[in-house]
Amino acid sequence: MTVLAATSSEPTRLTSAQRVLSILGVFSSEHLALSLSEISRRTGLTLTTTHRLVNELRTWGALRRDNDGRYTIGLRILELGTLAPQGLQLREVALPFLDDLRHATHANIHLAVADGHDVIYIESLRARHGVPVLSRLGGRWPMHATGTGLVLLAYSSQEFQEEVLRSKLRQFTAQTVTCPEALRVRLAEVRKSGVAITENQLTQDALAIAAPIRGPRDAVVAAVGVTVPTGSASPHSLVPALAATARGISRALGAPSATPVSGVPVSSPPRIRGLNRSVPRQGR
Amino acid sequence: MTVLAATSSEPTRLTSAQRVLSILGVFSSEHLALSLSEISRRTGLTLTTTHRLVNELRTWGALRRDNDGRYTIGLRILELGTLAPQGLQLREVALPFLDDLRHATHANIHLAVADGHDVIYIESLRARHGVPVLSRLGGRWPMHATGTGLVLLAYSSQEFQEEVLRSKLRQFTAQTVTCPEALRVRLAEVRKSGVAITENQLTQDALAIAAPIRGPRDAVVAAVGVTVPTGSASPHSLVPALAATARGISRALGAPSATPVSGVPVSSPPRIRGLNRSVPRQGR
DNA sequence: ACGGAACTTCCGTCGAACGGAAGACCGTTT
DNA sequence: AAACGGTCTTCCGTTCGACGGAAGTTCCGT
Repeated sequence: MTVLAATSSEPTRLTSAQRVLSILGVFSSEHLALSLSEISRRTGLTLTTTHRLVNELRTWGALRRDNDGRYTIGLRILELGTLAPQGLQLREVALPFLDDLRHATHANIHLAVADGHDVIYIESLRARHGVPVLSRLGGRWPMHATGTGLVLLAYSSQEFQEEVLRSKLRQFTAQTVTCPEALRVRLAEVRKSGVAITENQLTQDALAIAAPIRGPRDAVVAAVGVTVPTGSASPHSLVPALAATARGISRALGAPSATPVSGVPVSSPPRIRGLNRSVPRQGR
Repeated sequence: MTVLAATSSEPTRLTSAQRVLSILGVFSSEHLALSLSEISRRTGLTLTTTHRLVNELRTWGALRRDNDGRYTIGLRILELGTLAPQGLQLREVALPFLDDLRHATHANIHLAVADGHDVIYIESLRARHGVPVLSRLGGRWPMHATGTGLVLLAYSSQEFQEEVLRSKLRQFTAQTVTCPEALRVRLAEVRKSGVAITENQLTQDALAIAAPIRGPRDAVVAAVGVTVPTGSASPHSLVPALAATARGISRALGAPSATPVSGVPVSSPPRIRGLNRSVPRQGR
């Protein structure tokens, strides 16, 4: 009744859709299982509302109740996620190539696409006895600190590049490059050489090499990267294999620049929804 | 206000959370990209409501607007889905074993877990020149019609088995076994032999062999399966390799029955949230 | 036995979600 | 050209369901 004192930070008016999404949003790789009251606290929703929404999510299959009473993400969400067009569909095409690359290099392999200012790994193969790395399938990391991210950024629009460079760039290690000017230079190098070679950007003692993957209209749609321990014997020797893999995947996607001049593709060029850029239909 | 005529099928009162989820629910492997009005029609929501909710979902990253104006599932959902504990975490452990199996058998390999009356494939590796199969990562198929599903069902509780057998069992091919009594016999065979061997159940000309994977408390948490064309040379020769793979993954998960009697595990048994069954805390 | 914490249920109030209607913007047809 | 069917977008008044407080229940630890 009385005026709410300014004790709380913000009034935070939320729509009911946002409430639902905020519940899903509190789950992360550090918080795989949460109790009801933990969800309530972390979302800022009242316990009653949390209780009701969580149950609706559980009924639908978005959440699952663990045996110890805590909630986790349900398989229905995993199922849904595989429908993302730039995601596991692309993965399907690329997987054989990535497997070859892993056997040839004994390195950790990543396939990444852009989402916002980040990359998301849509595949992550770790070498049998390779160094453990942070990158998991589904992992999200800032573009400026990853090899694959630098590649994707280098081939983005000028405006987008500046938007990213203007944002706050997190420093992960002492060597992480966060200076916009230095990054512009690096991006130019990537465009010139066609590969990104970065060291100790996201984690110490890791060297990453990445190359662009092109789609049907030669647009860069993904990036493939290998990660090896810093100081590995001749990391530059990995570049040819990586470039061949990127080219192979691009060709399988129907990229003109990777297709033999004969013109006729060997197999039917797979149509992947969302990778085939076309002109928007309606204006505004 | 005048009484609504009985023109429409049901009144279908939905909560706002259900409305949000119903929008996500209309996406499927057959409908990867939908226009606003398609979503509206398929959910039964008014265009206005659909418009508002779809935009909230897009802002959050659950949906993505395609270049042709249609909507697809966004990478944020893929990211979320990887947090499902029985999902890609288990996959991480199993992947090296599955890769070995693929190279040894040149067959299509699946890793499946139970969800409702279905199995969901949390990994699907196709042999380099193997027969194309329906199973995609994230794919969902009824238990009674898949090899991995039969295994998971065979090791489920008696009540759950009966619940599934009582439900409507879809017939996929002329040979699909849908008779409850015949299925009970098959389930008993699976429990006795430890493997399921099925033929032409989901698709014609496919033979599937599957075996259970056990977790920390020896509970069956997943199943691994291989699929080969019907009439392949000696499918039974695949059983030992499959059993070894299942046992290897079980051991890596810390299953007592797959761990050497010495007792001390070689490496730290990975704790995967949701696989470690424990007694529920609160009642009701 | 007591106190605290987490979870669940009930219920009256209120405001946000809802849908109708109208406008903007296509592409196609006559 | 004009009319039409389709899709998408914006606006706004009304209503009903989402919301949160409060009380009840169960389970811990002390």
